[in-house]
Amino acid sequence: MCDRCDYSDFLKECGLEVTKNRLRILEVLGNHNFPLSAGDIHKILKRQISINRVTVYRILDLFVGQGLAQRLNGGGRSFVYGLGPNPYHPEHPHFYCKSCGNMECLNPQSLNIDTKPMQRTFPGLVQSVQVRVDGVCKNC
Amino acid sequence: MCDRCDYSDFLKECGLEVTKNRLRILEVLGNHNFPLSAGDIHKILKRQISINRVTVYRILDLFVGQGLAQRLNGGGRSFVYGLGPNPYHPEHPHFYCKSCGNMECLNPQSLNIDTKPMQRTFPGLVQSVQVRVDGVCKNC
DNA sequence: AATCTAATGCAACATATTTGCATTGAGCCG
DNA sequence: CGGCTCAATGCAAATATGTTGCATTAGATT
Repeated sequence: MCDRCDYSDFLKECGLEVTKNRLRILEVLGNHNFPLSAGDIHKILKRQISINRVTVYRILDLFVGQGLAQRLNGGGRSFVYGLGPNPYHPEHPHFYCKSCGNMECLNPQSLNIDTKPMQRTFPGLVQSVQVRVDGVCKNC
Repeated sequence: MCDRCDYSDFLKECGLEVTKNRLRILEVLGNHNFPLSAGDIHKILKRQISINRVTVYRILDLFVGQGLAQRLNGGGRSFVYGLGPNPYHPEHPHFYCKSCGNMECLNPQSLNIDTKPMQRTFPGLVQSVQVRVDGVCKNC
C-alpha cells in the first residue's frame, strides 16, 4: 500500500535477515491503517500461506525491539501492532471505540502534546508518549 | 493512606453495597501511587485474607463501570487499575518503565494536551484521553 | 427466624502469550 | 557438490490473564 516504504530495506537497515515471513508481516502492518493484534495478523496470513502463530509473535517481538513495529495497547486484552514511526509515517495517536472495539489511527497533528513540563521535572528518561483516545466511533 | 477519601462513602454515592472486599480493594488502590493489575491486587489481599481471584476481577469491573476505578493499559499484557479521578485526585498521565516494567503516576499537570484539533475534525465521540509516557525510570 | 437477593467462591473454560525443543533452510567453506 | 553451522520456523505444551455458570454464603428485610 505504501509505495514509499521498501520493507526489505527496513529489515536490512536494522541488521535483520530478510525472510518471507518478515516481509509479509511488514506488508500486513503497512496495508492497514489501524493497528492489528498478533492473532489478526496470523489470521490474515494463514489465508494465503502456512505460518505458525508463534512465528508471528516472535517476528513481532523482534520488530518491536528494533523499532520497526510499535506495540500498542488495544482497548481489549491483547496487544496491537502497527508500523513504527519513520520519516514517512510519523508517530500518531490512536482512537479506540468502546462500542465496537475497533481501533483507528488518528492524524499525527490531531493532538498537541507538550512534554516540556514533564521533561523539566521527571527524573527518568522519556522515550515516547503513547496517546489513546477512547470514545465512540462514527459508525456506532 | 488518603485521609480525605472515605471509601465507604464512595461506594454509597455510587449506589453500591458496602462490603469488606470492596473496601479492601479501594484501600489497596488508594494505598499505591501507581496502578496495579488485578493479579497484583489479588496477591496483596491474599496475604491478609482469603479472597477469590474472580471476586477481584468482578469488583474491579464494577468499579470501572461506576467510574470509581480506572482501567489503564499497563505496559505489560494485563490491565492495571487505579482510583478513578475525583475532586481530590484529578486525572493524570502515567509513566511506564520499559526496563523494569513498573508504572507510576505522574503529576496531573506534567503534560499539556490540547484536544481541540481533534474535536474539530474527528467524526466520533471523544470520551477520554489516556496518556502513557514510556521510557526508563530513574532507578533503572 | 424465614426469606430474598446480592456478593462471593469454585471449577471449568477461553484466549493470549511464552518457552523448550525439534526441524528446516539458507549461506558458507572445504 | 557435500557437509557444517546458525538462524528461522514449526510444534506441543506450559503459563498468565480474564470470563462464565452455577453453587454457596452473608446481610438486609420482613
